[in-house]
This record gives sequence, structure tokens and C-alpha cells, in this order.
Amino acid sequence: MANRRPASIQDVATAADVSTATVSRVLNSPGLVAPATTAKVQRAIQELGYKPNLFAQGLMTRKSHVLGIALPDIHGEFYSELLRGADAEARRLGYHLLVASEAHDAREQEREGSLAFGLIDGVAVMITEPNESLWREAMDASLPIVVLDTDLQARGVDSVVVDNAVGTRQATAHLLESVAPERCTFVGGPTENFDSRARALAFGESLKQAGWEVRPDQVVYGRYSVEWGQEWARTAIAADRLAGAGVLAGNDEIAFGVVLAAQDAGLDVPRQVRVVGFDDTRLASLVRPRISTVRVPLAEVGASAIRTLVHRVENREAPTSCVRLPTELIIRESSR
Amino acid sequence: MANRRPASIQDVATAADVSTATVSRVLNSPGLVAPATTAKVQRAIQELGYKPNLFAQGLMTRKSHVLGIALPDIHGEFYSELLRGADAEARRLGYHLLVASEAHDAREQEREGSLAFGLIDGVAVMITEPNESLWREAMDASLPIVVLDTDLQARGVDSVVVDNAVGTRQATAHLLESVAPERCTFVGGPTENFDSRARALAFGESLKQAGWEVRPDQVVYGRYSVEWGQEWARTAIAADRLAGAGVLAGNDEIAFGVVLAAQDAGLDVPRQVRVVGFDDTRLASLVRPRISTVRVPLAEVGASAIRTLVHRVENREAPTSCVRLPTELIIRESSR
DNA sequence: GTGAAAGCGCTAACAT
DNA sequence: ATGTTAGCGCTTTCAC
Repeated sequence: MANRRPASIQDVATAADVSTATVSRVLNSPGLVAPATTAKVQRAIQELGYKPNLFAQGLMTRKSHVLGIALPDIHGEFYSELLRGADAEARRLGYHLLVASEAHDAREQEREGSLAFGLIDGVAVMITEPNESLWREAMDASLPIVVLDTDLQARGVDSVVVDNAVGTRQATAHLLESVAPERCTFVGGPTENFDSRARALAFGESLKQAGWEVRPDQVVYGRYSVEWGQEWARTAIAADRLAGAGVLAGNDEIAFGVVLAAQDAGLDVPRQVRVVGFDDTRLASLVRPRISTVRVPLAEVGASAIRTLVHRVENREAPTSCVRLPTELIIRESSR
Repeated sequence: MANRRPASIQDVATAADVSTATVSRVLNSPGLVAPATTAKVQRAIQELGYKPNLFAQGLMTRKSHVLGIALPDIHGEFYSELLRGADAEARRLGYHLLVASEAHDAREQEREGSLAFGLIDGVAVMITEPNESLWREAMDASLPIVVLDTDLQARGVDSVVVDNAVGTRQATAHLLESVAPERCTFVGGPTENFDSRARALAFGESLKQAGWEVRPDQVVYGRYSVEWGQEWARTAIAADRLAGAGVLAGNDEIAFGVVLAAQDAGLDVPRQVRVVGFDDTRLASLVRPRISTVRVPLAEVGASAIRTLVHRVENREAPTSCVRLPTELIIRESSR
């Protein structure tokens, strides 16, 4: 408990009766040093409980093995799952993860730099809406960067995106099996949100292919919340347009909101209203009726981001990449 | 874009025609330097876009302003909310957060040290079950540490815990208003889990005060999952013991599982079965019937942990503290 | 009020 | 195969 200053490389060198360079070599380029010496050094390291000082190491190598990840929010199934995937992958690759949710104080960040730039080797930032601030900062710092949710490959930035189109098309087609195109609606999240727009677009195209030109009220935007789903559903009920309708929601929460409102109005799901969500979060499979949804491999998105970032960090000159992750319709009780 | 090596303190000193010491003072002890000089230096800093190198800084000061947080898992409403609170508070206090979920590879960790010890100024670790490994490592590193969910104040470790007893008593009393003590059951999480045990204990005591000595089958342990709730409820139904019963669940997921199983068996909640959950996660207020629950201030737990940790970091000699956060019964539809 | 100089602990040439 | 040495960029005495 009477803890002294931790052992330095010099202490080890002295104890093993070699130079600090040799100790360093044993750690960083084994094979460059004779087996006998290595053994001596290892023993000294063991005995002294030596751990390299990461600051000194970073000062020389300019690497910290810490990666930043900036998310719009850190909360909820969605981000939480993404973060889990990122964390696991980072660990697997020998890196640590520094988190930052942008939500908390937009201006505070501007001032100080939300992530410990200078300390991290690279950063994964999720950009769900047009918003230059953070990634510009990163570019300025010429820090390795990968963006989530936006394809910036053309601008020379590694990207990881979700293939919203495929899943949306599957879901829409599925809805069209039992609902006429003019009775289908996409109830999305925020207008500005990239995913929202991409899903809305694919939804519209699918209807068009089915020979129907979408009316404006068939694609609506709101928020990613249960409340918004309920809100929309209530107005639809008021206009007597929910019974017999098919709904593709922007995420599972919205879908659940629609289900709730429908049930409150005495409408049976799926018999009278068919609902499909998006993301395949836990909520969708927990509630009754279980909600059909377009599965998004959230953990894999996080993992891919980290994998891409690490590759960039260790290989600054590699060509810019864009990983596109698949989505897939999961049919449950809410739509059949 | 043709980014050169970032400006160093030396560059600034040269540009401002002062010594590096002065630049350092301007940054770290303003007031020690003349206004005119300060201005000159500030300008140079501005023009060169100078940012102190955190490694060099850390090497001298032995502080990184990075805090570690180790959670059993990073996923789900519970941890996610806790993490959110921690992140916000850390940012507020000028620190960054390095996350680590212990779940992923117990042995991997052992080898390399899961958190970047040596890089972080302190660590908050959540200990939900007896498990020495991580916190022992931290103690060895004589790193400031705060534990969550376990009161280790007596052992000289700052702690942040939740007052399970109060909420549990409230919940039990509430159940007893409409259910006989012999018909009440606590359906907990893992046996080893500290919260589980504390809640079970308080549950037992409450019944005792109501004049009833709990039977062994009135306190059961399992997992923190919907499935476990269903599982337990099904066996209770099979034994015809669920109708007319009151259930205090170890968390909201278990509670929801019980509700689901009850409904599947044609039992009405709350009329025939009264259910109270724990934690007050989003799930509890989303589903129907809305689930009564004992609210745990998760975000505040995270925030408190960080606050305590920062205090310890900046004040190593302060007396050991234990923050006890209140819990509170929230009555919703599932129990009235 | 400011400068000179000594490290913090490490890695990476360059010698040997 | 190993030792010597020169920094990496910063803070902090100690002089002036």
C-alpha cells in the first residue's frame, strides 16, 4: 500500500543490468535481442511490476491506442447496441474507446474540443444530419476519421453506412402483399435525418414500381419516438384512414406508438392495421404483438466503424472505403 | 490540407518572441505574466492554431483528464442510461470518458488491462457481483477508484450505491395493500447480484413487519430478463399460484415477463395479478399495462460516480465517501 | 515578469 | 546483440 513512484524503464534497465534501449527492444522488437538477455529483462519487469508509461510512449510514437467515438446520443437501444459492437471490436483490435455524445452541449464542445483530440488516434463520428462542426474539427486536426450513417467516400472520408434501400423495399413489398399501395404510409423520424430520408425515398420508389405515385401525405416526418407514432396514428384515426392501412415506421419506437394508438382506438393489429418497424431493437420483439421490423445490424455497424478506423490509423495511405451493411426484413406478428 | 507537424510550444514561443516558459505560464498560470506579453502570446497561439500536446503534458503533470468507466455490460436501457449520466457529468467537469464493458473477454482483460491504466486519471467500476479482478488491479495501480453498486467505504473505497431498501419497502407495502403477504413473491435477478440480494432482503423484512415470515418459495432468483419473468410466471400458473398474487420483480424486464405470461394465460394485470418492477426503465412506461416500478436514478448514479471520482482525483487525501441515492415507488397500471 | 535549463519516461537512430 | 545519445513537447524550479 505504501506505493512509491511506479518503476520506469530505467529502473528495469538497472535491475537487469542492461541499457534502457534493450528493455525497450524486449518489449517492442523481441527477436532483436538475445534469449538470455530477454529472460533477464523479463524477470526484472516482472519483479518490478513495470508498465510502460503511456504518456512517454505516446510522446514518442504519437499513438495512444485510444479511439474516439462521437454519437448524437449515447442513450437507448439503438446507440447502446452500436456502442457495444464498437467497444467489443476496439478491444479485440487492442484499442480503447473514448466516448462522447454530441447531444449535451453543442457550444461547450466548440470551445474545448469534445473529444480529447491529440490524445486519440482516430475518431468515428456518427453524422445523422447535415452538421459540419465536429467532423470539420477532425479534418482540421488531420486525424483519421470514419463517418457513420453518411457516405462521404466521395469526399475522401471512410464511411460506414446501412443499406436502407434493400430493407425498405422488402418491407414495402411485404406490406403490399396485403394492403393497397394507396393505403400505405411511411411514418419517419426527423426530416433532416439521413436514414429517414433514405428510407422514405426507397419507400416511394417501391410504391412507384407497384404502379402507384405516392401522395404527399403518404410520407411523413416527425421524431424517433413512441409519442410521434401515437400522434400520427391518432390523426390518421381521426381522419378514418388507419383502419385497413399499412404502416412502415422510421424506427421501432414509432411503430410501437402506432400499434398502441391503434389498439387504444379498438383497432386490431395486424388484422386491421399492418405495422412494420425499423432497426430490430429489443422493443420490437418484446411487445405484443411482436413487431415486424427491418433489421439493422447495429453492433456490426459499430464494429465495422472501428475496424475501418483502425485500418486507416495503421495505414494512412489506404484508399478511401465505404462499407455498406445489409438490412433485412424480419416478419413478426404485427404485419401478418 | 497539406498539414505539417502541429505547432509546438516552441513554435509559439519563437513567434511571440518569448520563452517557452512564458507560453506555458500564459496557459497555466495567467496573472503570473504581464498583460502585454499575454496578448502577444495569445495572438501567436491563435495564429499557429496551437494545441498543447497532451502526451507531453501528461508526462509532466501525470494527468490526462480521462476517466475510465467499467461496466458489466454496456448494453440495454440500464447501463446505457447510467453511462449517459456519467458522460454528461464528466464533460461538465472537464474530463473525458473511456468505456470498458467487462463482459467481453474476462481473460483477455486479465492479460492486458482492460482500461488504459496509466492513461486514465481514475476509474469508476461497477461491481454487481463479488469479483475481485478489476478493482484489485486498480488498487494495485494505486489509481483513484470509485465503485458502483457496492458499499466498500469500510474498505477505504469511495462508493456510490442505490438505496434499494426504501424503494423495496414502499413497493412491498403497496403490494400488501391489496394482496395478502403469503401471496407475495419477489422474483429477482441473479443470486449473486448485490442489488438482487438487497432487494430480496428488504422484501423479506417488509413482510415480516406485516407479520408474515416468508416461505422459501416467496423469494426466487433467476436472471435479469423477460424470459426469466415468463418462466417463473408459467410455473406459478402451472401450480395455480399466480392468480391473486402480488409480484415484486428484480427489474422491469422480469416484471414485463410476468405480465406477458399472465396475459398469455388469460390472467388480467392488475386485476388478477399485481406486478411491480424495478429501475423505471423506458420499457416500464411504454408497455401496456404501464408497469409500476421502483425508480432508480440511473443517470444520477453515473453522474455521482463521476463526481465522486473527480473529487478523489483532485483531492487524493479526502476522506472516503459513500453516496447513497434514493429510490422511489412509481405507481402505474400494473398494480392498482 | 521572464528566461535558462533540467528533466518527465520513452523510442530510435547511430555506434560499437 | 547491445549501449549511447538525442530528442519528443511540456512544466517547473531557480536565477535574474
